[in-house]
Amino acid sequence: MTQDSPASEQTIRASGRRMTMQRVKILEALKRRPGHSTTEQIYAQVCADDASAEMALSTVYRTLDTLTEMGLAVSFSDGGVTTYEWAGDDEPHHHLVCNGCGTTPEIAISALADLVETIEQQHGFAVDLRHMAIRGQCAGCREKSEAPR
Amino acid sequence: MTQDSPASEQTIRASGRRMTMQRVKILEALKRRPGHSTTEQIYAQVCADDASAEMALSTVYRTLDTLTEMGLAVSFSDGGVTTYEWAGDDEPHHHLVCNGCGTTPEIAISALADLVETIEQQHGFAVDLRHMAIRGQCAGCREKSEAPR
DNA sequence: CTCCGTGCAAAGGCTTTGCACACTC
DNA sequence: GAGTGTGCAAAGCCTTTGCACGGAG
Repeated sequence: MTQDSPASEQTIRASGRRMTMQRVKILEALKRRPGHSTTEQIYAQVCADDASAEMALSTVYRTLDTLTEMGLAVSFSDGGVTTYEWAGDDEPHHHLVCNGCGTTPEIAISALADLVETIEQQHGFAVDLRHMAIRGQCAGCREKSEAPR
Repeated sequence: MTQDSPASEQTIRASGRRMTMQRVKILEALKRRPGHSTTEQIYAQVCADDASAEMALSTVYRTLDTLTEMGLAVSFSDGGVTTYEWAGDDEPHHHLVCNGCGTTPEIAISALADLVETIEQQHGFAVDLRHMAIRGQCAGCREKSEAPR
């Protein structure tokens, strides 16, 4: 694998799209960020990575949308704001999203395998694990909220 | 259980809030609708239930938010639009949300029990099943989309 | 050279909020 | 009677879109 042409770029070119400087930078930023990121966070990350990077926020919106369409990113909708996450390499991984502190610990795909299979058999429904976020409360927040407000 | 004072009303009163005609009607509409409903759909349902019901859309927003806070409803964020679902009675049930046609077939809670337990044991994470929506493709849409665009 | 992608800025849709009045308790 | 909830309407926020220019192929 060539360092200057990661798989993601190949994928983009293969789809008939063009590799622009903006897309390269957004891809880098997306890969760099752990967990979910809002469009604006990615935009900020791009600026942080390269202060001389002139980019419009709308470009980030469009690019993220494109990447999601191509499966290189996955999107989530959390309370009116859409977040994205890199999904180009390795297996899809899933997050537990804590309603309290917002942390997103990962869980192994194996934990979900049974569920997916069951659903597929019983309903003929093909689960898209990439879009799966499981909400709840992490260990830390559980302790704190023994006494809910 | 009194017909005129369902548990949901008791809950509302118990929290120190007032039972207004608007809340009653929104509750009814919410209970009546299957699956997820947008704020506007619930608003429309209220109007349908009682044509003489004067109500502002903002009231529906506020009420739905309140009900969610109290656990009588659960909310989902699907692509910029928030949807709600009644969650006051019976066990929490979960939906498969088809990315294709938008249908939301239910799945039995038992299918998730193992997953929940596993996550709890491995991560100390308390899964909130009420907020769980599993996305993917239903049987019908799978057939149609054998050839993705 | 051709055409896609970008920047800029305005429009758009959903949701929230301030204020005065009505209604619940 | 006291205070919450509502209606109305405007403001707010995130996101999308139109247009002309610039860069990729």
